[in-house]
Amino acid sequence: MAEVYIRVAEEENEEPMEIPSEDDGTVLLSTVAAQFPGACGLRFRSPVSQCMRGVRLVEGILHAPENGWGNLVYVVNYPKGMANVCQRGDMKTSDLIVLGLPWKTSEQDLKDYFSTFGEVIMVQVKRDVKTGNSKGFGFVRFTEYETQDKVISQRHMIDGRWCDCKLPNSKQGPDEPMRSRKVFVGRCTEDISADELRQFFMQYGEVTDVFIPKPFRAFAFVSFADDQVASSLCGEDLIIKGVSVHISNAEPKHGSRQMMERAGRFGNGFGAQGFGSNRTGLGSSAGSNMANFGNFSLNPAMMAAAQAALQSSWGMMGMLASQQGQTATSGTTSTGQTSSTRDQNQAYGTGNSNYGTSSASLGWGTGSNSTTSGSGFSSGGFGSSMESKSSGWGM
DNA sequence: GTTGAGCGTT
Repeated sequence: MAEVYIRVAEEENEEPMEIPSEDDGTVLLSTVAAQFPGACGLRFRSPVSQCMRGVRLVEGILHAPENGWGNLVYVVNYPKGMANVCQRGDMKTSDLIVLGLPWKTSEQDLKDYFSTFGEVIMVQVKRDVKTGNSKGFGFVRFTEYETQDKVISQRHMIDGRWCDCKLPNSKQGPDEPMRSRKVFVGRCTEDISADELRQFFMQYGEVTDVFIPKPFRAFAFVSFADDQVASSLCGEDLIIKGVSVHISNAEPKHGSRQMMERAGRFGNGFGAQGFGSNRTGLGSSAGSNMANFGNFSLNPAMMAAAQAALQSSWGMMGMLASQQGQTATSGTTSTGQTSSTRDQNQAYGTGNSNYGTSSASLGWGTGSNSTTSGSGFSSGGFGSSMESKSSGWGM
C-alpha cells in the first residue's frame, strides 16, 4: 500500500490537517503527535453506527479501520486531563544550554547555525579559562519564545555532531512538585530503540525524554510531562515488540548537583542520610523507629505516613516540603539523550536515536512560593551530611 | 547484564 494522507483534526468540526501514513498504510502515533503534541490516539465517527470509534493502536502504531482510512476526519485523543493544558508557561525566553558541541565550534558558528531558526540575541561557548578550549557546551538565547520552543523540540546537527538544546538546570521549573516524571524501564532488549520506546509510551501521555545508556545495559528511562502518568505505570510489566519490560520508579541519579542545591534551600542537609537510602524506602537506621536527623526527629506517625506515601523517595521530599507549607521543588533535568561518548569522537548521529525534550512548554506554575526560606528544619545538627554519597536526587 | 553525562568565573 502506498503512502496516503489521512485527515486529522483537534475537534470534529475543525479544519483537518493531512498527515502521512507509512508505506504499509499504518500511521505512527508519533506522526500525529508531531502535529498535535501530546496526542495519544485517534477516534472517528463511524458512518455506520454514528458513534465515535477508537482507532486501533498497538505499540505506537495506528491501524486503519476495516475499510481503510478513507476520507473521514480523525479526531485527536489526549490523555485525560491533558487537553488545553499546555500553554500556560510564561512566554519569556531564557538561555538554552547547548550540549554536545564539537570542540571546534565557535560562537560565530553557533550564531550562524541558530539564526536559521530565528533572531538570536546571545550565544556563548563555554571554555576552559586556562587553555581556552571549548568545554563542549554553550548557551543560546532567542528573541522569540516560539523560536526557543522549536529549538528545544528537536536535535541539532552542528559542525558534524548531534547536539541537544534544553532549559538549563538553573531554569528548570522551581515550583514543580517533587515527584518523579521519569520511569525506569527494565529488561529492555537491544533491539528496542529510543524511537520505539517513545512511540510506545506516548499512548500513556506526553513523553519528554527517552534515555538509553550506551553501551547497552538492558534498561532505559522514559520521562513524561506528567508525573501521574509516570507513577501510574510503575510496577507494570508491559510488552514492547514482544518483550516484557518492567516499569519501576526511577531512582534519583547519583551525583546530581541540582538536587543538592535544592536540598540546600530547605535549610538543612536532608538529601543525604536518612531518606537517600534507596530501594528500601526510608533508610531510617537501626533500632528506634524514631529517625534521627541531628537534633531534628520525625515521630513515628510521620514515619508511618511517609512510609505509606512512599513509592519512591520523592513522596518523602514532597511531604517534608509540605510540612513547611511549601511546594516541594523538583530537580528534574532529564539528561537528554546524547549519542556518543565524547571521546569516541564523532559517532556522528549514529543510528542510536536520541531526543531532546519535546516541546512540552508546560508552564511551571508561575511565581508563587519562594523556594528559599527554610525555617522549618534548619537546626544546625546535620547540615554537614550534604556530602554523603547518597545525596543525589536530581533526575 | 534492572538505575542515566556533560549545566553558566559575570
